[in-house]
Amino acid sequence: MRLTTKGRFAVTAMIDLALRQQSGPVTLAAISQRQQISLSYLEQLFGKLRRKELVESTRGPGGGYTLGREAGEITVADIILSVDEPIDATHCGGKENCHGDGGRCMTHDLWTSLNDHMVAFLDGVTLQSLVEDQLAKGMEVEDKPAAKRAISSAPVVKPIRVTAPNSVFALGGIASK
Amino acid sequence: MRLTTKGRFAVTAMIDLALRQQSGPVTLAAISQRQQISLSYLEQLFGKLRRKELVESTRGPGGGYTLGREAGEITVADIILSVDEPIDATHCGGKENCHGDGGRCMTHDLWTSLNDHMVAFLDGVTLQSLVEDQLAKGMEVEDKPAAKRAISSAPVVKPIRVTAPNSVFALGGIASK
DNA sequence: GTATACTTGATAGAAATACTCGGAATTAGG
DNA sequence: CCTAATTCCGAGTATTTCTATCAAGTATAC
Repeated sequence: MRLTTKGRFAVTAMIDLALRQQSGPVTLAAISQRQQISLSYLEQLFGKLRRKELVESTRGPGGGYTLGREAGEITVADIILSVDEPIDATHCGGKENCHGDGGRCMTHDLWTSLNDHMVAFLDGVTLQSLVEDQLAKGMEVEDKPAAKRAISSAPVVKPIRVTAPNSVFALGGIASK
Repeated sequence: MRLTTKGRFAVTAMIDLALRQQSGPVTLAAISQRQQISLSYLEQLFGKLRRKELVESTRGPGGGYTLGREAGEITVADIILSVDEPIDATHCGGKENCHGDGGRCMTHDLWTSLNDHMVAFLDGVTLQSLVEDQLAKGMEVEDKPAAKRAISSAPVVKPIRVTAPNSVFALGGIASK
């Protein structure tokens, strides 16, 4: 198992989603704004998450993403393994002449052990528990009004530095009109 | 703490060094051959290891590297942290308004916890223990002839060029698919 | 049906990292 | 002094991560 920022972004986004999906599908644009992750990158990550059935998508207006199963049934390990494809920490392809001559691939056991250790740890952490942590910490999720477009009507209090806003479409909807 | 191939190469090389330093300094060229890690890359890694005083160097013919302290006093965490620059796993600079508004940087605690967990694990593994594992496994370290140049006598056959040398990603791709 | 809000995919570019190269500086042996 | 073995350094190239943009596809509402 690799441990990079990619997996971290995915987990962050999934927590955001879990926190807010009660009031219906959550759009990537919203997650992007809240978590400061580029929309493009989220799209890429959620493509993988969807293929692994960790999330479901609904298209069209009012659409967005929802969790593919109960938050208590999704672990951090699930998420990281979904987006961080390449595996095999052993560097020897997994088999051949691994302890053959003169110590090639000596670290096999070490990495296998470390890997197991990490997976075990991350597999014990579910989205549910993370969400509860967040709520316990006093974070409040503002109720998203079920009305169609709360976003465009919301006054943009601060023209948050937008060197790189969202996709053309989202932008057009929000800003131009 | 990040977990990449870089750290793994460094650990592998350090084990090799620990196994053979009794008969004097070990050259990077030798490690390169045995562990299939490019010499250039080893040079770079050992530069960092030296700056962190995990190894000592002797220049000139007959030179090479030796451990900077007892193998029992060097942990895997030491090595990885030396080559894989620190890097703040929290993505929020480490402090400010981390739980300020609307859930920014929610995963802080998760990553901190994971980090601690991994460091604790890797800090419990010393080079010494890894070396013993290797020897217990029946690996034999051929006595390096104290004579000056056993290496240069090796034929000039260029090692086969793989498309993505030393990349675990290439290997991972093969293995995982 | 037309417009709108949203996902999906694909591709190309910028930034960060992983890895390599070419040459110094340093030391030992003749 | 000269040559060769070796570390050391500063760039360069390649890969991977992350963004930006464009072009559809799909569902909802009017």
